[in-house]
Amino acid sequence: MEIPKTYDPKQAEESHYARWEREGCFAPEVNADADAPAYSIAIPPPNVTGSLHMGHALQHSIMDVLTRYHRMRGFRTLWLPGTDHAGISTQIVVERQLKKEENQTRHDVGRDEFIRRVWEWKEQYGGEITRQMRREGASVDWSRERFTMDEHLSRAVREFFVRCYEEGLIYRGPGMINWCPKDQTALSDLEVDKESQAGKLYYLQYPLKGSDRRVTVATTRPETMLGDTAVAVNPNDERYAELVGRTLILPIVGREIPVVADEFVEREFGTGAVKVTPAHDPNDYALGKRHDLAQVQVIDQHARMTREAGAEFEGLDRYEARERVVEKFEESGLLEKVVDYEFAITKCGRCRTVIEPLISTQWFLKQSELGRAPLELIRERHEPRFVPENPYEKVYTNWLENLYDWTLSRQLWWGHRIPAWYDEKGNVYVARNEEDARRAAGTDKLEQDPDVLDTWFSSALWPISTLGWPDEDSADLQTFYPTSVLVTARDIIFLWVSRMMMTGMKFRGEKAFDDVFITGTIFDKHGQRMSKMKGNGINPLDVFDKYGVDATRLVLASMGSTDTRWNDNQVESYRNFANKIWNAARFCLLNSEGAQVGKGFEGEPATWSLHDRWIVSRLNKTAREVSAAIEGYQFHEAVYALYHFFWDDFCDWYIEFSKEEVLGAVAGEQLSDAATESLSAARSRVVTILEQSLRLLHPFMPFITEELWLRLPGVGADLMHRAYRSADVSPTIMLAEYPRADAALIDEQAEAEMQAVVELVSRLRNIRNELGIKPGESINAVVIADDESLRDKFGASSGYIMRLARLESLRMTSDRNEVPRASARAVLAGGAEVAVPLEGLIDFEQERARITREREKQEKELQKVEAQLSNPQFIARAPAEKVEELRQRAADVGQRIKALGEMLEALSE
RNA sequence: GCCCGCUUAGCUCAGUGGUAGAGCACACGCUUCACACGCGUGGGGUCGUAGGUUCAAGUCCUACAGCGGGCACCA
Repeated sequence: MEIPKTYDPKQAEESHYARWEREGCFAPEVNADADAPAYSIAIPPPNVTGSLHMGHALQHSIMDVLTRYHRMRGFRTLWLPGTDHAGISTQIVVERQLKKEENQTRHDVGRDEFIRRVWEWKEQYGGEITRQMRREGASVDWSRERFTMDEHLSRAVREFFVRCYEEGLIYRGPGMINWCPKDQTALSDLEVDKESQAGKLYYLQYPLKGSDRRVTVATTRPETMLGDTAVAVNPNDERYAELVGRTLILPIVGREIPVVADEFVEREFGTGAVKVTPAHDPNDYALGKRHDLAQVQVIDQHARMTREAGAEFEGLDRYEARERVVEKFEESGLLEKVVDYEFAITKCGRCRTVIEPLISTQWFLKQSELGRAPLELIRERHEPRFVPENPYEKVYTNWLENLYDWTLSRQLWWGHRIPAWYDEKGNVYVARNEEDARRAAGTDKLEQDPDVLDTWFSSALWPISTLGWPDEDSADLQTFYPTSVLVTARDIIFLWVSRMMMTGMKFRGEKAFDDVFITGTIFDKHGQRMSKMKGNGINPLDVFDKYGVDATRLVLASMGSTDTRWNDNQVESYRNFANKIWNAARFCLLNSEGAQVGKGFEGEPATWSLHDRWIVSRLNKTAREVSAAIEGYQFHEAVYALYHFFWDDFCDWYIEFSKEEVLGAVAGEQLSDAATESLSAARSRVVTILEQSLRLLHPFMPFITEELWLRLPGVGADLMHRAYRSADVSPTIMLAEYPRADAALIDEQAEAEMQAVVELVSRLRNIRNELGIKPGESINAVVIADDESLRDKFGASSGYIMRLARLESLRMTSDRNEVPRASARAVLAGGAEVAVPLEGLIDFEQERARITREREKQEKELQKVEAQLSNPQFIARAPAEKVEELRQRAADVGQRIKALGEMLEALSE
């Protein structure tokens, strides 16, 4: 068999995914066990315009580990993929293309044609990310792929809207909203970002009517003064007490405006008097409502001044108007001062344009009502369970405690159109379809609301709508809801996570997911957030090309919920790990004649040799650790356990020990039947451990494990989990059973004995290195142990020890005097010593120094331990088991010191 | 202003009250018949600072510092 020396990830990555998908391995239907428990994950649907970034790769790696693990465990497993129509982003992408290719705007082609073009674009270019997910190895069920604008999901959206409208949770009316002057649409509070910005605070004086007195107000936005309809002060502020109820003359405009008292105003800030612009500031809007103030709109949807701002300003951009207003104040001597001031500015989350708060008639959802059930659930039962719990449970809870109305409508064309129709008189009919609306209105002359819904409105339904809701009897809904876990980034806990909980509780009476796993954030190597604008993003596809998908997945999975700076070294080390796996398998396969997976471990474990009992014990412990770690979302622990089991235990020791038995006959030599049988058995054992290891690794490294597994002797359908055995699919590791730990095979004694052997070999290697003995030179070693059973144990493994430490001979004795003076020595656990006679090679002084150093180290340790043991408080209060443990250690260290002292004596003679 | 997180080896990060860890990097030695993407050996840490609780603190508590994040306010 030809097996290259270096693993080529590309080859494996291109070999298996298409078959898995074609044969239906990802679909839950592959599971024939009627009693199988369900495990389901709804993917956070990436934007249809999007392409894969590190954040996706991170989330997908974790979801795929969970999915593949549970599938191998026999769960009826569904990971449901799909994409989001991403209203504004997609609309802009297509508008840009229209402009570039035909020099037209969406208004030139008209709404229907534009929507047709968007669909066309989606068919042609959309979903690039779904191809990239196949590259990642994501085991999603493509047969259930959904898009938020699918007919079925759109029906769910209308159902959601109509029901909430009927219950009074959704209403239409004027309100203060965030308006993006560039995108020309309303936005919810979650779609805007606050940024701090260096600006100026302008102190403006407003004359008191019928007096020389002036009231000074401070503002960062002087242009809005044209729309002022009051000045407010704190009711307890003596400075202004006598002014409350009196009238001011608004400069430039000449309007008479009242001075009102309101608790909202803080005495300490600015001058303690606030100009009130109800039409252009959310706080002023609320204040204006309380005091029944007029709303004067002086800025329009394009952020230009309106006619109401006055002829002098009409048509000016808001920033031009600002300069003009300030000039006018200066001219009239009403500008008191201007100071530098840093303040927060609200920007459109998408295009970064400064938001203009406007009063506008929009559709709103009373979130506080919908949020009640999720709030109770998290408070009383801590559901869903957040991982990590801290800080996310609290963040989520605080959010639900402070819900406000959600601005639903968007002045866009691409999206779910609001299911509301108006008759000629302007009466509104909200209905599931136009026919129902007509029936309700009693006329055909209806016009549908031109606006569409916030993209997150359909996202809020994702877990239920993708499973079939509003068809309550949908089989998928029955089987897979609630979903098992949601894996996502922290920045959409409010925007999305909380809202899915709201709809799930409302329409299904159940949480949308049992657990919520929040991933960490990946930064660049300088600790900066990766972003398109900064251009510091690392493309996961490039990393796949360079190091392979499996290696990248290991890095991502082990990051889990930790914020991490990206570091290629880490991927490189896992690339090396993949190569290690490849070569371990290569060794097994080159020596696999006569071997069979699953054989070789016949009979009672007590009859097996030490290293067999040991590796089986280690394997079972690892299986136990890895399963517990995955189920507890501690992915780094799982990866760590797998890495060290495979590399340290299996490769460094088990394979090395097995070589003697596995390499077999020299060419041409005729083996006896018994020898052939034991050779095959030994080879089977190595291959069996390898096969189990590959299964354990598969959820993390799907490609290399499948590639190697299929090459192992004796793999086939009978190794698949019983739930999949009857399925019409080719044998595949992804449907094999995930190894379960068998407590009966965990053998602490074997592990301790093996550890002693490992220590002996390590001490001998250390001596070789420290004394500069050439690798080719053989040495002799003597183990001195009073304990006979210890001598027997080393004796039983002496062949292995000799080979790994490159010894000419290994002798056991209880008599120290048998060892020549000119020996290098080391202490071992259990009161044993090892000596290497090296006549002529020993520099006595150097050797004494080496041992003295070691003794000093041990003495320091003994001091520490004895200090603790001589503390009566410790003896009295520490658990007896701890005290005993420490006594043991003191004894062991004491013994080592004694032995080291004797060695020094021997060297001094 | 309120809340939260982080601070451990040169770097990136694990660490569950009881002997401080990994990978990479570093030093030395190796074409040992799976693997130089490898093998062997070694050096490197008063766990941010100061207190406290405890027989015992990297781990729990308090304060402080630095870095990062969220929420509110910002006229």
